[in-house]
Amino acid sequence: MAQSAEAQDFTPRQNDVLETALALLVEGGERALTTAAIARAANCSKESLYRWFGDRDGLLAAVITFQASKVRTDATGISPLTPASFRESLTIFSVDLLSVLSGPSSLALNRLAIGQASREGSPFGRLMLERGRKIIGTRAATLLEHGRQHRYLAYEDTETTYQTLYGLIVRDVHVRLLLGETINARRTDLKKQAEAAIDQFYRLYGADNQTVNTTSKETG
Amino acid sequence: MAQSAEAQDFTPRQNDVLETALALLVEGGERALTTAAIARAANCSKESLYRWFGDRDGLLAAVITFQASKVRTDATGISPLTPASFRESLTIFSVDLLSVLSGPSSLALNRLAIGQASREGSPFGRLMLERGRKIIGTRAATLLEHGRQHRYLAYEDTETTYQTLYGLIVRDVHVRLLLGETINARRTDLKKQAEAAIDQFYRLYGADNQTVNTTSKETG
DNA sequence: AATGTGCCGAACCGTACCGTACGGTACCAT
DNA sequence: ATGGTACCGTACGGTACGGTTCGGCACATT
Repeated sequence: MAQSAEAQDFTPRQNDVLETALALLVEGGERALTTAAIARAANCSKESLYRWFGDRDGLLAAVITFQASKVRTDATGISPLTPASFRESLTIFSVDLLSVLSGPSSLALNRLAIGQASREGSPFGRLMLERGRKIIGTRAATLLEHGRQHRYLAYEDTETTYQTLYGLIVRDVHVRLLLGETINARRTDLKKQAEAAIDQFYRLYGADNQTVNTTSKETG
Repeated sequence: MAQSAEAQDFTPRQNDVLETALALLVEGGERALTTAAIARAANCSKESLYRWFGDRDGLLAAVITFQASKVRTDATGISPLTPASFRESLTIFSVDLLSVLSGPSSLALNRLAIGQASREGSPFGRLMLERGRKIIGTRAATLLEHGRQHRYLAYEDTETTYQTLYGLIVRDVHVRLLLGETINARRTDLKKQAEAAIDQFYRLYGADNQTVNTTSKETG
């Protein structure tokens, strides 16, 4: 690992290269992501690759941050006028979450990071958690806290509540996809699944429940 | 991939070799799992490795089935006399599930399978799903159906209910562990987390709930 | 015109690893 | 004793890949 990718702003030419590399990774997995293959596919020289990214690991890290910067938190605008619209926001969030996690880019990058996670000081896993999970987690947190402020939800700890929401939505689908299972996820099914999850979530954390949500905080 | 590992009964000597290989994989990841390293660590020759397992992939598959055969479903005996004992069984199952998933062997093998999952016809992911998830899923299914028979639980589809239970227990912990995050999972915390998950599960599927659990079946 | 810079294409080097082959050894059966 | 079998240790061929170097081209600066 040569250079920290803090700068994260690349030249257009470098962005093209990263895009090509990502496509290569999505198509053929890590085995296909050789420096020679990237240079060939991107019509650039290996020398330039090493000049720009210093290292193969640096290139991989750049690909990760590049993809993360593309995802961002689209549709952050919450229109929390009514309880129904807030619930709709939660549903939209669920669908977005499932869509992102089941997307080919996300799967390819997660597979890459997980496959490398056993390497002693491998930064890819931390990068994925930092740039991937944190972003969408933050979006969810603001959404949840918003719901609590407006008395739509009743809970104590935001992080714990978000983890429950995540579990209800994702279940073991992510790992199964990572392991290569192909799931026929038509858009309608995705929506149905999301609504079912939100329904269960409301039964646990909806403000109109008689029981208070005093689940003990976790130390994980 | 040479030979299907259907036989799954290896000679003691071969079991020793597989044990050594697994230890090697756990310690150093896939990079460390070279045929030469296995032969060196297990005091056998590479020729024997190829005679026994046919191929490097065959060896890896053998390691997977070997580890899966070690896990099995310990403590399958359910003593479902009272509602309390049934709930205790669910808690035990939760703790077992979290323990297995966070164990170093499970993490190493899942990382291996996920890292290879992009290879076109890679059988490791399917193997993991077949030998890993199915086994513990079956145990959970019998447990759940047992609870429904005794009117402790009320639900429609066993698979869907199990997936919800799984989500409540595991959340995103598995993926975070796979990505390399170190979580301080003391035994007491594990128990607390499990009990919290079961508590939530009962609020969704407990038979004493007023609402009926008619969540639409999923097509995933 | 001369010089410098950035890049491409290609060749090259060192290394790591899979798979195989070969010599040597211990054990067993005939 | 003789032959067969299974195994170990090692060495080798072939290949793939990371990283470096070199020649050449286009373009900008002076």
